[in-house]
Amino acid sequence: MKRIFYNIHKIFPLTEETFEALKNCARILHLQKNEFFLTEGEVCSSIGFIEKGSMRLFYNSPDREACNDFFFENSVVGSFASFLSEMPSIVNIVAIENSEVIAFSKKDINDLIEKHPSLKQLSDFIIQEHFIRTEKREEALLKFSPELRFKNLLEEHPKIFKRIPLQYVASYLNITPETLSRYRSRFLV
Amino acid sequence: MKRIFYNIHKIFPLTEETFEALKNCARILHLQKNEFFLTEGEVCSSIGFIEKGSMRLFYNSPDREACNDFFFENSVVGSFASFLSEMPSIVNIVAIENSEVIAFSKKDINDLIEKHPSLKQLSDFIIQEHFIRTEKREEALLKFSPELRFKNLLEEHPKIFKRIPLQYVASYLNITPETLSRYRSRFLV
DNA sequence: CGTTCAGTTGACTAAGGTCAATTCCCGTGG
DNA sequence: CCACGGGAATTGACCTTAGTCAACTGAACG
Repeated sequence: MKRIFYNIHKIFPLTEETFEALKNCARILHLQKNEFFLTEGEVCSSIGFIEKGSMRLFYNSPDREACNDFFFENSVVGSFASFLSEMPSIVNIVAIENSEVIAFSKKDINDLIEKHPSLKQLSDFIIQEHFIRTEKREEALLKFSPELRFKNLLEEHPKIFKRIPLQYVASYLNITPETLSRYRSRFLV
Repeated sequence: MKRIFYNIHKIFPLTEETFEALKNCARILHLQKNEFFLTEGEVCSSIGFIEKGSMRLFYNSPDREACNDFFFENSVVGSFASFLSEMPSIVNIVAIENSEVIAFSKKDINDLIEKHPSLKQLSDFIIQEHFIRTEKREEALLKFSPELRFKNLLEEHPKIFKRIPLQYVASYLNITPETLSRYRSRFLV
């Protein structure tokens, strides 16, 4: 059984029938490293669950790439703004490692929720988690200095430094790779 | 008729009955300047529509106050993260001017949507707009330099500078009041 | 091997922050 | 009506931090 279904089941026990319906709508994507899940300007037509691998979300900008967020196994990826409004996305989402993503189209999601009301709970939960995530992220960017953001990340998610190319970590912290490198040599002894 | 109901009606025409139900749940708050709508640590129990006045949302921090966002007439205010999850809010929302807010409690909102399915559309719309707003805000903070954020704000919302104390504008731009003052003298001639 | 790209290091620069002094504005009370 | 007080905004001098640019190192991969 796919990890993602297992995890959904753990949080929201579903009937066998609902479960089957969900599985039948799942589209499995294998993304190579650097392959895009969502490109700026295109409408985000589906929401994905990362089964395996990692991805990053970033805003394209003439000078620098602003990497907003990382996603790992069991995360939900997509631009909710674009997905819900059906307007072109202003963000890009791209695989960092070779990844496997289970994707559900908007139409399927709507049909599923209509036919299986228990899934509404799940969808609400996902939206809620997304709000919490963005609020925390915004707080970090507004309240803390670059150096403090680095220290916090090191404290809370040290494995990110092992797994993600440092240029993307720098971009996530909204600093240059050079500055990240200096922090590392300064604080990692 | 209250402005907010008028505006809802313009976007999502509602039956007279739905309309009445909505009105009956509305709680009207008169907030004095500097009075809090939501305080950090408390659960955001209702979502408000600003009928009149202006408010700001900020993250409290030992050193500086990070003012994340402004809200004016016809805006929706509240922390969706806290409202949906029923966890303590990490943000504060406070009136800048004397304001009138039409508030709806979580329980009322849920009941209303259940009894009047046409309101689901409205609630989806509000959530969608919120996602769009936060994505744009994040983009601005990540992609643009302080100076560019200032210029963009001046271009797009010049009246904010008339209406909002500059210290809050500075905080919104994530710069110090001194720096904002220098930009102003530099660019406003 | 040699090419390439990520990461590091160093010298320098510039942007914005800090701190302190001053001015401006506005409400209050004599 | 004017004078005063207090907070907001401005201004100036100085400092700190991260950005820039360029050179170098090192690992990965053909």
